[in-house]
Amino acid sequence: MSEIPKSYDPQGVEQTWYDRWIAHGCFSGKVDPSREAFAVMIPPPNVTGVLHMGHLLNNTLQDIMVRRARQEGKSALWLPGTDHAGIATQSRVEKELRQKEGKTRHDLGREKFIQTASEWRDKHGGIILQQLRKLGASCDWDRTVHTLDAGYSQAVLQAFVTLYERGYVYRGKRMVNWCPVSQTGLSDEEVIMKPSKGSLYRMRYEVVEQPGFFLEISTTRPETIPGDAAVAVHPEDERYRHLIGKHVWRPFPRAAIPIVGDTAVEREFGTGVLKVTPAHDRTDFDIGKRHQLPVVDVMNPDGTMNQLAGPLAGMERFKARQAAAKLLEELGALVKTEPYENTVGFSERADVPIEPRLSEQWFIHYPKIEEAKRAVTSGIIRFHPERWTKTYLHWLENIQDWCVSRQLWWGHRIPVWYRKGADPQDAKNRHVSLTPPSDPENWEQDPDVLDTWASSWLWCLATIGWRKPGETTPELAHWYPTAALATGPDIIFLWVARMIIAGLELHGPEKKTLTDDEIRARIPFRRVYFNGIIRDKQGRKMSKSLGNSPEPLDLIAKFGADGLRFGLLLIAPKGQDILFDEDRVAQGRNFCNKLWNASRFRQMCGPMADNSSVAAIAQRIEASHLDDDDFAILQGLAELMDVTAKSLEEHEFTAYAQSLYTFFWGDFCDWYVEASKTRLADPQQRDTCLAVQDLVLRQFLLLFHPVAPFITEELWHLLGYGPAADFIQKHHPGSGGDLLRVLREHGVKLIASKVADVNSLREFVSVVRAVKSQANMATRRDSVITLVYKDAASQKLVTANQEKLCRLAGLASINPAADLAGRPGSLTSVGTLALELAGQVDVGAEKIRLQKELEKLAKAVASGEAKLSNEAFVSKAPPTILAGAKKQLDEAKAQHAEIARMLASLG
RNA sequence: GGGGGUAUAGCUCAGUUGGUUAGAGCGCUUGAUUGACAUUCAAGAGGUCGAUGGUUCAAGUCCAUCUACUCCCA
Repeated sequence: MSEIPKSYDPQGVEQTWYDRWIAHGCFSGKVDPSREAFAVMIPPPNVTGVLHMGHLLNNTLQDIMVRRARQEGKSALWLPGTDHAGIATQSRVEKELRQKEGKTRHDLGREKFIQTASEWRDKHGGIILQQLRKLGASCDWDRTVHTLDAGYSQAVLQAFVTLYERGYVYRGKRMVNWCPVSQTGLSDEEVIMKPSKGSLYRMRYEVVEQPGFFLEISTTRPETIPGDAAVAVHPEDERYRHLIGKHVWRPFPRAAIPIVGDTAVEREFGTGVLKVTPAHDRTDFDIGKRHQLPVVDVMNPDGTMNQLAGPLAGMERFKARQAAAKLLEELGALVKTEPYENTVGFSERADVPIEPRLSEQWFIHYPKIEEAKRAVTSGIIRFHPERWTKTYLHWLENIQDWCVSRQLWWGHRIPVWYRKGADPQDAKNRHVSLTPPSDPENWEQDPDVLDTWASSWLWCLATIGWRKPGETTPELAHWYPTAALATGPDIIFLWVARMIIAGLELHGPEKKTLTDDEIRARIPFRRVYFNGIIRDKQGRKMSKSLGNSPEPLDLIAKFGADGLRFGLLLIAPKGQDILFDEDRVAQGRNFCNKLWNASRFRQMCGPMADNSSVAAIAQRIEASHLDDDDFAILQGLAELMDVTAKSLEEHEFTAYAQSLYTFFWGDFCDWYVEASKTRLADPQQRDTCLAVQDLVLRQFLLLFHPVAPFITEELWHLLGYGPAADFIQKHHPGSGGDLLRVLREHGVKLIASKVADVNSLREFVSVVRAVKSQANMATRRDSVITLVYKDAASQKLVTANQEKLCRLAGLASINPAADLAGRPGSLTSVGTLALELAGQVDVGAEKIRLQKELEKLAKAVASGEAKLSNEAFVSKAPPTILAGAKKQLDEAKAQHAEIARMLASLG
């Protein structure tokens, strides 16, 4: 084992170990039925994407779970991959095509375009997977999957065909969310509702049957007037009901359209009269169906107005809106225009308002809704934090059929062929299969592709070999259902819920309903951890346009991967959004440095001895040389082992990070190591003390390893815990009980009460330091205090630890006395103390301080007495609480008396 | 309109089934540097736990109402 360098160089350490881990296949998942399976599937990032802040936290969490599982000896797999991101990728490739060659995809043709896109993906895609390596992600890279891989694609198409055969897939002419930029339909989940400023136009239409009588109508979209098929009023609206059945003149193109009565009309909105445009609004479409109104589509797929729009033909939709308003004005039909804000749906990808548009699309009617609910409500799948189950259930209760066809070329082409020249609505004229019809010349394949989510909803299945229901592979049999999924709550509907549904329906033979046991076998994962969204310091979402997102790789370079990972974990409140601040993440780097230096200190303190196992270290402990601090730190270590195990099991990652931090920095470095400096000078005690340090460091490295893999692996070897050919990931930290048992076997029996004793000593040192600081003597190493012991036990405790107490508090000596001889003193749990050299003490200020303390104690005494004289409390409170209250009162009383005495003696 | 979430120190947050005198990190003030670490150490100031009411021997914690901010869905 070599000497530990003065400063920790994360970059060198990280690269070295990552390469070595890969070279030794440390991350390879192996199917081994003799061990418990533990699989995590990465939420596949968009193949065009790069690492952003959200990925850091999300992947750190997955890495923690997987690395811990490896330590626990499980057959662990973390499978990486990417999705093909239909719209995003196609848009990017088209943009490049336009810029470089001035061509559109139609110029290239479908086949050539897909080839170009594939080449682009192979060249520019998947950068993010390279970047994840810098974070230390322990993925099994040999198993990387992309949603357009041949095998995966086969699974996607098979899922579609199976669902079609089972009656869950249908084709229909429906209102869909149309994106005029991408020129494709979108699912409801891909539409973002945003408030937008516009105008509300109030128009007047003359009633055909009553010339000179006008109806006033409000609309935000006058450009759709040419598509109006009627106006509607509420059938019970006294103002208008008599007009139902009559007609109004539509201003342009001028035509008489009927006035219909429909309960969908909101009487309170505007004038209470609604223009009905069945082709361009969902509600209007429904009204139109109820009243058999014609559907007049006045728009082209690209958002320009078509010939049916009359005077607006050829205009872009927003220009047409202005033009329509102007036209109304010229016709004298415009009453007024007022500013108006309403919510408008925007395309998630293209960020333009979507158009409700009637078109032929494929839909999936979700199967297994009840089972999907039951999987979560019955706890077969557990959500962390649990409250997301409400959001999940709410969505399932209001679920709508899923529009899965996309008018794109980049993706899985829908495996449906239509007989040429025949009615496609008739199932007889369709061929739905993974293979084309035998007489292809008579058929035409559907030009559309599937929604990307209709491929990634099979992620947990198809990544490990699922190709059709009922068939399995060794991987699928071993790792499915996967152990856990870590993702953001923003894709709970898009992805999480759909994966659950896919698993329930497709993993196994067709079944109408499922039992709990069947659900248990079919779900894609047992736990879902929803991590918070990382925002900037001001709570804004990180975005390119705001430029408020730091570059993750720069952060890794700055803080080290371990420091960044731990820092993020420390500041991530469970399930809440995270306000990112570099200064706060620095805590993680500082902690790694602390660990590094504590290890370095250990190495400088004395020669390394046999550190090869807990037993080997315990062997080095001479029980008779153990002191109070040894007992306390080992007790604390045992507790830490249990607490962290529980936190990880419960997915309480922040609690896990916090307990590591507090124990190591506060209990071990600030107290134990400082206190041990005295003992290390004593050759008699040194070996035992170093053995305890070695034990704490060893166990701590194991516990810390999942979150900080690099530095722990490095120190593991530098401190000689394992041979060079070995890796820390093979070692289980074990439970606190395991540790205590090994210690007992080597003659070390811990005494629980020592923890309280050491806490008393720590408080004592704190008080002395405070007193000295107040007397401006903080730096003096030769102060002398007088101490009036509280009792014999306190005297014994202080005497036993005298040397180190003096060192830690900067004292030359502690003089026991029967009283303080009129000097102002301070209370501690071991007695009352006063600094000698009272001449330097400001008696006036001390009296004020003591007076304050006296008041506080008087309050405590009063409230304690009130509590204990309360009959109800005494009779109802549990004995431990009662005893505690009594003890507390006694202490308060004693302290009160002590301070009163001091004050009296001060005069 | 429907459903969540949050409100605790100047800031960001802990506080698991109610139970002693509510904690941490950062920031701030003061002091410390020849031997692990200034990415450090020590001390200090700073909180009527959003408001009101209720349950209870006991409420930051449970219940109700309200207020403010925020997210999702329509």
